[in-house]
Amino acid sequence: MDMMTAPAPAKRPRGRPRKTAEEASDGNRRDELIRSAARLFRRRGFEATRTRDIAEAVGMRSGSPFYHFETKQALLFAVMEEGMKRAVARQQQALDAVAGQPPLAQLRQLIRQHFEVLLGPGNDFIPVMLYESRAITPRQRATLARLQGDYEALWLPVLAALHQAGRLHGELKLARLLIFGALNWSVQWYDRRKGASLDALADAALALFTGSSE
Amino acid sequence: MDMMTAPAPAKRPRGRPRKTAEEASDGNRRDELIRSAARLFRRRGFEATRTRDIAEAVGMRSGSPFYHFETKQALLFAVMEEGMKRAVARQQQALDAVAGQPPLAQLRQLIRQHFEVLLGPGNDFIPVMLYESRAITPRQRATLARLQGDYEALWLPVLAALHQAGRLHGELKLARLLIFGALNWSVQWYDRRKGASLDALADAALALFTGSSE
DNA sequence: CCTACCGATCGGTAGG
DNA sequence: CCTACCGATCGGTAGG
Repeated sequence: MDMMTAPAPAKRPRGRPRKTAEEASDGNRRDELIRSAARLFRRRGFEATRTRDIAEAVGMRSGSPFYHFETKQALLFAVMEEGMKRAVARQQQALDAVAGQPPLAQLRQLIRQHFEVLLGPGNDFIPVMLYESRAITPRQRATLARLQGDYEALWLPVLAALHQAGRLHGELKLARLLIFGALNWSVQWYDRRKGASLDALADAALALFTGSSE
Repeated sequence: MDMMTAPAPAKRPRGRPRKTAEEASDGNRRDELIRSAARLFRRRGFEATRTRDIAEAVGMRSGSPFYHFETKQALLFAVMEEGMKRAVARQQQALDAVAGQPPLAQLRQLIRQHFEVLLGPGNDFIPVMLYESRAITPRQRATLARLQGDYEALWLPVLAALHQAGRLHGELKLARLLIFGALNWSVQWYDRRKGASLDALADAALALFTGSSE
């Protein structure tokens, strides 16, 4: 497929083209915007972040991000959707790697990978999704809810197995919500520079929830 | 004390008096502002809330909140400080009521009261503190940290006792952080209208953390 | 993707 | 606490 001779986009609304996620021919600039936006949204919050700052962070002029995204909010949503898709894929892979192992080991893997997505270097996408969902539309929220459902589905069999085996106590649905809370809140207090390792975190969480010390 | 003949405030900086927390002679308007601000800050976030909306919610004109608070940020901080002071006082009382009872019962009480402060009707102060602390100054944050230390101090002996008794697993400091996370995150998902009762929540949390089913 | 720009909003203020 | 107001900012746009 020769991309140089590809026909121009069918319609150029008001003479200003705008890339969609699909036609990511030179999507590197778009990706740079998403990455920079994620970092700033996480650090300062969505409302307090100026699109000018995002532009400057990637060496663009103030109006140029709107060549790639219709609105600031669309950029926020792109961060969230992109982050969630990656998180599901990564978690799926991590879980595949421990298939066949006992539920306790699988839960440990899920927790470890979850901390990675939340606290690992450069992983700003999911924290933004967790803490800025107020700023997106109900329609966008619904799209994310579907991805979040996929993510949760990876945990459910493992949690159910542990619950049935008596290693996880309390009503299962509430236990799940409380567990995610315990993990997600780490975004608020974890300090990569001086805190415990993500492995130590995972150990502590597993111990707390299941009484296990392995 | 005759408040009608009280002397005028010593200095009126630039002819515009402003009440401090101390001289709350007619602090009811001030309190109304704090309450309304708390509700709006919680619902929309600090940055997305207009001071005009807060004013309107208490029947004031757009500029009038600045008679009571120097800045929008000062109003935010007042919400947080007020909320934290109340939370400490309430939790202290709740704990006194179960003094002498076993640690498990005390933890259940602490958790139950914590959910009340987070999710009870009209309790918007602490959620705002938890989710908007990015917007205050380091100095203000330090003041809050002291109050949060007081709050935490109520939990520490109880958690330590359970940990030593083998009812709480994992490194104690991390366990504490994870527990607070599990509880605090409920602000994100709990729905007063259709969710479980706060008692059911407390039961589930206690069971999850300690394996207890009472 | 840049230049040049604008309308609207919003925190905050002077003076009473 | 109101009236009347303002400076600055900021998301977004037309046209190339």
